[in-house]
Amino acid sequence: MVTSKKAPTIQDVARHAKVSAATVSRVLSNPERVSEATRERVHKAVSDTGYTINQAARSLRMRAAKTILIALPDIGNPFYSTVLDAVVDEAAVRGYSLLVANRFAGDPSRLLSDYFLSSRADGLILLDGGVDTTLLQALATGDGHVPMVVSFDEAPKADVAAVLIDNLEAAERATEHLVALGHTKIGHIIGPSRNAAPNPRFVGFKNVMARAKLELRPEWLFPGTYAMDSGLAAAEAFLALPERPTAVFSANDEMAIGFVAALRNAGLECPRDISVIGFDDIAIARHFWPPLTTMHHPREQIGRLATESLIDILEGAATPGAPRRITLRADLVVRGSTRSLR
Amino acid sequence: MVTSKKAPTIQDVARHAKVSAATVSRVLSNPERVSEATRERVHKAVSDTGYTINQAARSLRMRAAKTILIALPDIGNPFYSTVLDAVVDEAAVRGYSLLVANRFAGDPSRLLSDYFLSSRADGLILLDGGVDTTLLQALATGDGHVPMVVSFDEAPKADVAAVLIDNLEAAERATEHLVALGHTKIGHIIGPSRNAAPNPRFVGFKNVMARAKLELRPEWLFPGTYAMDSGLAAAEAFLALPERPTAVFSANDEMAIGFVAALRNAGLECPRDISVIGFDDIAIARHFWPPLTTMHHPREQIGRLATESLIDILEGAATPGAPRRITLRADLVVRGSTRSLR
DNA sequence: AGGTCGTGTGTAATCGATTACATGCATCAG
DNA sequence: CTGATGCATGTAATCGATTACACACGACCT
Repeated sequence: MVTSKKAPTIQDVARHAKVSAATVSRVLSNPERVSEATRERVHKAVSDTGYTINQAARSLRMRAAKTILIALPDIGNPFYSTVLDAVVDEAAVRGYSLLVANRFAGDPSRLLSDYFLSSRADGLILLDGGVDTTLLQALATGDGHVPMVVSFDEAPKADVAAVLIDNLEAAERATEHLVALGHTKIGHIIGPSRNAAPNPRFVGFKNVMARAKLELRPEWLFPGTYAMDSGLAAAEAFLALPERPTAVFSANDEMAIGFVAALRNAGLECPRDISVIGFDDIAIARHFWPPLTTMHHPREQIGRLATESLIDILEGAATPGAPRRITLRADLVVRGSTRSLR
Repeated sequence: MVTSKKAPTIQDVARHAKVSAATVSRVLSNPERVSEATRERVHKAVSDTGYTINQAARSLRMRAAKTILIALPDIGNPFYSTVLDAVVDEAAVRGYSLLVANRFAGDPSRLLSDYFLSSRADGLILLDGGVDTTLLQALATGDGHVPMVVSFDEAPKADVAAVLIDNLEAAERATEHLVALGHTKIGHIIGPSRNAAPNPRFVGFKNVMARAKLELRPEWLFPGTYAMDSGLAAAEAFLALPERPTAVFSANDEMAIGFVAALRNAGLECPRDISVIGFDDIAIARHFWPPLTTMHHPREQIGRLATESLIDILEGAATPGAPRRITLRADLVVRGSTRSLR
């Protein structure tokens, strides 16, 4: 075992200031209940001893760890790590520590026992859309009653606080951008669907195609997983086509990038031969060649608002009743991968 | 406040199994000290009640939180988030939770008081090379005695356990690759230097240039910060050159990518007009156009080994005496951004 | 003078798990 | 039959912070 000099306790401070531990505690949490003179003596004792509160003891007594847990499907994915960045920041500002759980793959009950029943964390930010809706519901309102805020693509039906973008509507605007450029032959790389619901970005795409009375050919629809590889696969299918679309809306940037890169290998230039719009505006999108036109996903803001909402819930500052749902706007960012046909 | 049904305690289990709390505790941590029959009854009681240990209470009593802290300069950076990914994984396997601190910018004393004196975390994985060496030394061996493992580019002089690659040696091999391809006019995009020491990748570059008796022109050395933007800046300086190198070694991939992208905008093609080798092998490197030749930084392995080492130290399994230092090899990955001059 | 009230502080119980020590009981040697 | 030995289990102290309650003391009123 590693030895370390024992950290000073509240008792040490009390002795130093010649008061009781209770008074020290009060100075630290209810200063107004202590006389000016004592307060000063205690503060001096605190800095003299270098006292830092023992969180384990505090958690035990208060039944609150001042810690939140973020559960994500894949930290290594820049998309999630940007959200995480904002969450860490905001949590620190509010005095909370942040625990991270990764790839717990649809086993929310392990989260419950590992983190909440064992009172390691007070609340949960859930970024994994792969969690079954009924499990989610149970986690949020069942026995454990885990306070939580979710954020992922498929709007959950569950009765839970959420911070989201309107994927369907944003996908409509992405598609409209292509239509506005004069494209009539438009394909789509479809994102995966969760919980048996159709991918909302796909739905948005179909809506606009229908409204614009454009033909929606089945062979122009490429199934994908959001991974870059499905972009490559889509490119292969695309190249084999007898008649090709002039534009493609990819359900995310990774697939768009894979798609464009694979086409370039085959001699097709973007945007000369094909316009491509992505979705999410990941960091590389701007530095890719050509710079990718895409829908900006406000990840940073999502992380920040999710954290704020969760802590508001934890501290009772949230309005009771229906859980709050915040919907953010994803803005179109026109760069170099789409061009007008006119 | 949020109300939630109280989690069962060890007392509840004890009552259920008709034994004392001490026995339940023993079944859970020293099963061999309890008779077969009682052990079974307790196990049944545990699953009947759905008991989960209260970590706050355990931490208080044991003076150990079963939690490690990882401090990084920038979670959003894919480089770090890949390490983080491995760390989360490995920590979970060993039964540890993971706290994350981001951008604490050279204020290690705040880490000490916020996480260690307050006994929120038992050990530290430090990925931020920006920490002053003497502060680091103090943190590792001073009053608080924070058990830790570091990993960052500049080999710390501090007497601390570390998991690293040999940056200098790897930079030599990167440069040798360009030399072997027949390049004689070679430039370098220099990484930032920390703690007044020259960047080791720069040193490696200079070593090989000297050994190969190649001219090292000052105007072919471009200062950078590791951010993509410095690649753009380097490209501008490059384009203004009266005589240009035929190959460039960039101290990391981000700058290499920015460099290549900016050159392409100016009509220069890589590798036709210039060969570029990066360093780190970040995820995009393989999907960039052209696919980037680079040195593979074994981030995943670093995260895994750093976590293992730390937990070994925490659990007393580490060999006492000098802190262990593990040096990994960074392999050359030849892709499409470098070509032979012959 | 006696009582009421308010302010400031201390005492002690509490949160839940661990563990040194005590105890009870069975076994076995002499 | 007695006492030593060892195993299984219980009792109670402990970790450090919080807080209900008690108490002491002074101010003020009638």
